[in-house]
Amino acid sequence: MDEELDPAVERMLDRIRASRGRVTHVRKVLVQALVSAEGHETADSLVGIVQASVPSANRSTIYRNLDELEQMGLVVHAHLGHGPASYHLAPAAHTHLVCRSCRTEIEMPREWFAELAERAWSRYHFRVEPFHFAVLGRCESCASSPVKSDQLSSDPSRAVRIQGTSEAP
Amino acid sequence: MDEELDPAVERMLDRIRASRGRVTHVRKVLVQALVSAEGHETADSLVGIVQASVPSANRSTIYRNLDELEQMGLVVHAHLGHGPASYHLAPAAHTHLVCRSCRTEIEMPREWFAELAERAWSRYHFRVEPFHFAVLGRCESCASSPVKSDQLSSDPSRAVRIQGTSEAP
DNA sequence: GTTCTTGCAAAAGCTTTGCAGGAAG
DNA sequence: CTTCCTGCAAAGCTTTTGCAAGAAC
Repeated sequence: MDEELDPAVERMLDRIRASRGRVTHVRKVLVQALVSAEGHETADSLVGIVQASVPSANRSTIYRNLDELEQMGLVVHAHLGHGPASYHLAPAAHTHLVCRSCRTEIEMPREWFAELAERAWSRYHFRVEPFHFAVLGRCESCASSPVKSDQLSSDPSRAVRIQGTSEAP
Repeated sequence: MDEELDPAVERMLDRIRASRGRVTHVRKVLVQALVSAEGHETADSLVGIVQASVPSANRSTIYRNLDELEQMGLVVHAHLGHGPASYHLAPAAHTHLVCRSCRTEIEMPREWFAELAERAWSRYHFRVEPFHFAVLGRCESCASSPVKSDQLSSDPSRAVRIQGTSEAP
């Protein structure tokens, strides 16, 4: 995994260079990992992925790089529960509905926040950016069953992901 | 602060007794603290408040009690940023708009979530419970200024609180 | 007396920081 | 050669846990 030349990766590396950042080995692999990540990786899973290519890579380096990528606007992190944060590419930013019991994640169309955002703007001149936190609740199957305690603190890898379709009736 | 007999406190103590819980000294003081809390206390600030009356009270006891009160549905916690969680009485549950730069908190009318909740229900049969996480964004003054890094991880006591009025045009 | 709570101490989980050596440009 | 990045080690902060002594009923 070195000369893959994924165009999305190249674009991000260019943005790094444009910010006077250096294109290091770790950074290349991390960016590649973010680009090819299907879902929402935690810092920890990214450490694992990067270390598969660069065994010496250190957790703190990953955290520092994620911070920088986020400050450059390339990456965004979100809190989907009580556990670690999830990182994904900024262009893929979307809001999540997360079930408090079974931790199913549903990607919600961003338009659904439009009305709320409009009101927040007209009443408070507050610009809503609804990507950082999930919207919690209960999914169909868990809503009917008796209230169990929240599962949000446990292993993120157990989460089920549901892809949201775009707007519809 | 012992025989204040605040009726709201009495009601909560009754609910504790109803759940076969014991009304201990620490619990009484904690419940009183939650009832008379103006804003959104963190576990840490609650420890401080309780220790003012019961100096020997331990952090872990406060955490355990907050957990129990939450499981009984009397208390709710919310994540308003990267720092510690905020606790408040369940009846006062409301959604927060939190500015990413200056951490101003705005209490948002719960009705504003109605449309989104309705859509989540009809599309996914997902029951939205929008109290757990804040809705992030930028307040008027910070929206205009150049993007500074997020302040959400710093001292919660610096937060400014704005009381939301109920629904309006 | 029995069961539930507490204090204490320790640890867990996620993330951040200081520093000196090493790589990128 | 200068500046930025990295690994290492340590600590930070919030929260959780095990256990034996103590309080509530």
